[in-house]
Amino acid sequence: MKWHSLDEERCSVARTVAVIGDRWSLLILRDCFLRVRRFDDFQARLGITRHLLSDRLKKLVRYGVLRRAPYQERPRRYEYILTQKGLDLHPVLMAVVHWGDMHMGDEPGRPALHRHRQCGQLFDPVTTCSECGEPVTARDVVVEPGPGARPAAEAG
Amino acid sequence: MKWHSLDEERCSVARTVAVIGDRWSLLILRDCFLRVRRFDDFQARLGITRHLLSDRLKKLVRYGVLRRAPYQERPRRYEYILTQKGLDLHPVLMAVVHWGDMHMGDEPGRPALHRHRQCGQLFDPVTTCSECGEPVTARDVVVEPGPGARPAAEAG
DNA sequence: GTATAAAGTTCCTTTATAGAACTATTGGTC
DNA sequence: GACCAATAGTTCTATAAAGGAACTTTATAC
Repeated sequence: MKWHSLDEERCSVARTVAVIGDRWSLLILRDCFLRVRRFDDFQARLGITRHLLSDRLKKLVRYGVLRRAPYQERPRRYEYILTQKGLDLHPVLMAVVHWGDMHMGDEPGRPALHRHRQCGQLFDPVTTCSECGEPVTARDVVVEPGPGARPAAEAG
Repeated sequence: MKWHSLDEERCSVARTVAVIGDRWSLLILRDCFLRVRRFDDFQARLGITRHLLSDRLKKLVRYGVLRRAPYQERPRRYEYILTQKGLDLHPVLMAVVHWGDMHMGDEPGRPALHRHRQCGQLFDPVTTCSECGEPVTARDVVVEPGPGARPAAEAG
């Protein structure tokens, strides 16, 4: 399996990895959720090379996760803003942050906390079942082939 | 920021990216959740080179996500099994699959479906607030610096 | 002794990333 | 009008990582 054909795999993990499965894309998206929008701000915060940042932003725009919007004329300059498709990656980021908090933490404690606007509390994300509302863990789930599955036991 | 020092960043996204932020690790973990355990099975299903598979499995074992357990003597052979730390990545995988289903899908439909053992229904993962139980989206969350944050506005 | 199986390792080529310098466009300063 | 700053990139070269194929090791079956 080559990198460039990952988004054609019959697996939703592979298709998502095509978008976010590299060293930088998730970190760029983290900053997007923190309202960073401009090239030099991304570059300074992340320490990514300008070349790669340019490349990754183009990729994220191509996949419709970010959009490139002009924020001034003369000289015309652009900033990068999350689309709805990008905003929908929020559960992925929340799950990633929570796992990092639980399993990759160190002495000083969590780097960031999340407050729920509606209830006002600091919270952790809990993955629940859309049908019954109960929390879901790995052992609670049975994976079945869907309509887009490959013929045999290669499902993903 | 260099790749090898990513797990020392004061950011839970960066620390998690150090573990799963490459082309292959998430795909290997997907197969782990589908109960694939052996070297040649991973290799055949993923099409990853044996060299890289060996490397990634070592990395995942080193980070405590998988453990290497002997399944036979003479010749002594090992399989790779999710630890609790690895099982705790399930919400990340579920969020990744769901995003792929929603935004990277194609004609034939979803490659895989998930059934909740407890309620028996096919379901989608919903990220909810641990405090009030309500669903959480990007716009509902305020990020605040935690005890392990850097001095200024560099939080993540 | 020949073949098969599983789990890697080794070697070489191709591709991606790191790091630094350079370009383009405009506004402001001396 | 020459020079500097700000912003958003592009270009160049060296190094690191990934891809691809063959080889090694340990043991059983024929």
